[in-house]
Amino acid sequence: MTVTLADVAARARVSPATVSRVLNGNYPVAAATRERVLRAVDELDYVLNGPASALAAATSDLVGILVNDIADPFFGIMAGAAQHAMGEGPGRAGGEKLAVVCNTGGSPERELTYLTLLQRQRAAAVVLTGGAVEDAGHTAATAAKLARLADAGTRVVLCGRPPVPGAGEAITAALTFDNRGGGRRLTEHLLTLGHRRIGYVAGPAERTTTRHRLEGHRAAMEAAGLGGAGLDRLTVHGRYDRRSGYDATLELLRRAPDLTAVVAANDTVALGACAALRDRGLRIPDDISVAGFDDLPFSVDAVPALTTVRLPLHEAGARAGRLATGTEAPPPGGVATIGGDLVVRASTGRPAA
Amino acid sequence: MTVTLADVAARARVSPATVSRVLNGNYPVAAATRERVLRAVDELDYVLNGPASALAAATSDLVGILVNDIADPFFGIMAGAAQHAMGEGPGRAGGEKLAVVCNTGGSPERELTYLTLLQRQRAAAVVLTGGAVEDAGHTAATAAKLARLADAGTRVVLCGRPPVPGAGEAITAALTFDNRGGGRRLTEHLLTLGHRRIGYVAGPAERTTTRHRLEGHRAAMEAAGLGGAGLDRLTVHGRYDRRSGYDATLELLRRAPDLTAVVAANDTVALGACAALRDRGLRIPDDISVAGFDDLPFSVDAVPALTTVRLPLHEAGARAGRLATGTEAPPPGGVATIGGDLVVRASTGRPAA
DNA sequence: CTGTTAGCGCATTCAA
DNA sequence: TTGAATGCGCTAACAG
Repeated sequence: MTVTLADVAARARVSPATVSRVLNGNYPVAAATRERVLRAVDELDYVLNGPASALAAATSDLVGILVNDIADPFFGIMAGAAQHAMGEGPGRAGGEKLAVVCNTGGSPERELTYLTLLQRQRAAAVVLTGGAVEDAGHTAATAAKLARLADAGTRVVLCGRPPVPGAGEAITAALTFDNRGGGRRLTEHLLTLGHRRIGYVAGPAERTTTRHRLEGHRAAMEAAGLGGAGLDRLTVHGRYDRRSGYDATLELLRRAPDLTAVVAANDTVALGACAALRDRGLRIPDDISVAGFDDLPFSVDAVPALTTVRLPLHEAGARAGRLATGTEAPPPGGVATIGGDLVVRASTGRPAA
Repeated sequence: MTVTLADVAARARVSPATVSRVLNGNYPVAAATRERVLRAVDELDYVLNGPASALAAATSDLVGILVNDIADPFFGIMAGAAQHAMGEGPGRAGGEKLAVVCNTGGSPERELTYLTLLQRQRAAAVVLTGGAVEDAGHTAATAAKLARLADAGTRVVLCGRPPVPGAGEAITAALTFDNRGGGRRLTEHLLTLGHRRIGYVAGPAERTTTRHRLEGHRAAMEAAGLGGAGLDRLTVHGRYDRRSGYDATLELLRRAPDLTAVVAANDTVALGACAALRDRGLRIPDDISVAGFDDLPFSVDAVPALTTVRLPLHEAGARAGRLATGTEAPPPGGVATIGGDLVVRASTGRPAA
């Protein structure tokens, strides 16, 4: 039936321990012996029993990458880069990490469930990507869970997420995006063009990413003397998807038909906003300007091409992957802020006179 | 240190075996005892040791979903749906499956590596999504690997991939897309509009998806008396990404400046094709028509909206998830073909006179 | 450099 | 309905 390490040992005429050593490559083994063992492994088509190995070693080669929405390229790009970076580990041969992505669907409960499942598997590392849900209960639960994970030796890396309050010690490294700064610069760009009545299509209210981008926007508005209650009227919350952007934009137009610009929470939402504006007969950017966030691959192909804030998703993901495998040293203080670049394209222009 | 089942047993004043039984819910346990145990679990914040459990039971709750490109929504949608469907299992409580997606990046070697890693973890099921690479060596290796997986009790489900030659017995179920039929209908649509000089931007040459879609296209062309060597000249292969579509389209235009339509291997490629055509000063569809495949969410928002073939990615993924957990019975013969619907939008029209 | 010896934490017989 | 005993397959000291 299933071939075990003992079978390999018997065939290679060595002890099980020796087989284990050549497989893990952690101890010196004579070249000739190693050859013999590897041949036996090959002939028997032996595959290490992961659970047994993990049980004995009290650690596994599983690395979990948590994402809010696997169908969203924003997460796909980071996850793919992280996964790729982990394959590059220095310790060839047995150094394989099973990098694996878990889709929380944005649900805090599922996030916790996955964390437990990963803890159960004694994962080597966990990477949390994207914004967190800001709910006192959930934040505390997450912090506690991460602390336990860290206790058990699991490395915890945050990618595109602010440090979890109360989990300082538990976190190996946090790579956070400067959503606030990006949001501010984007709105400043519009203000500079001469816009004054700017609508904002925000993401889900309880997300850190949403809040930070919105805060950046409002900071810019207030600095231009456009603060006050009006801001609330010109902000509509929704999901981070196309449909939500479409609906929210129509609502914005209903509330303020004289809008000259719409800023969206991200590029996907911006696409929906563009569709809504077109359906209303408005030309972009002649009648109204539109801006997004993230600079996903499709944004340059939108018509007109989208003005947005470029986040180095690929680099961030790769770095998170290296941090998770211990290939790269954590930044000083454990936290690194990654900036976004304003990318001005054709979807924004001067407001109509 | 780390809490074990024995600790829980001690606290609940029962034997370890009893704790195991209430946790797995497979044996009758007195309600009062169960209560006591669950309370102890809670108080101690106990988490089952996955590897130990998997070792003892010779099976784990890990399910692997392999995708070619995690940054591509085509895969993200299927994977997300599959993952979601698995969470719905009937056996609540301990029924949690750790559904996990593995990004092969389209590399046959990585695919095999992941399969081995999953075999090592004694995965409960494996879902392979998207087209396969058609290389005799790799096909044989994959078939052999799948056979071993199946031998070990792992369920193998194919989603959007044709049955693996030589692995018939090993596969629980195969959900394949009718790429050929979709490709044929798409080209027939263009022929009906009056097009005769149709360029084709294909995917990577060695992929089943690529071949099937292309065969459908050519079948339609030949049926219209447009077969022959000319077809090769009007076909350019590339990757399934935007950039590749852009470059291939320019090449097509170079080879045949009088093209009246371009069919792309998928929507992402079509987006690149549109960009190239625009950059060349051609209007869509007035000067030239464009069509894609898949009907990804962004396709309806392209300008002009993309004519394409809609694949029920969400449904297919969900079904694959259910097949993987055994929630749904396999189709008769183990293979089900899923059709695609022609979706005619604004990017295709009659050729210019 | 290699063999021996103990568990790792849990599921599952077999009794009671 | 519950407890005691055994072994899953492997790694990690510890000798040699």
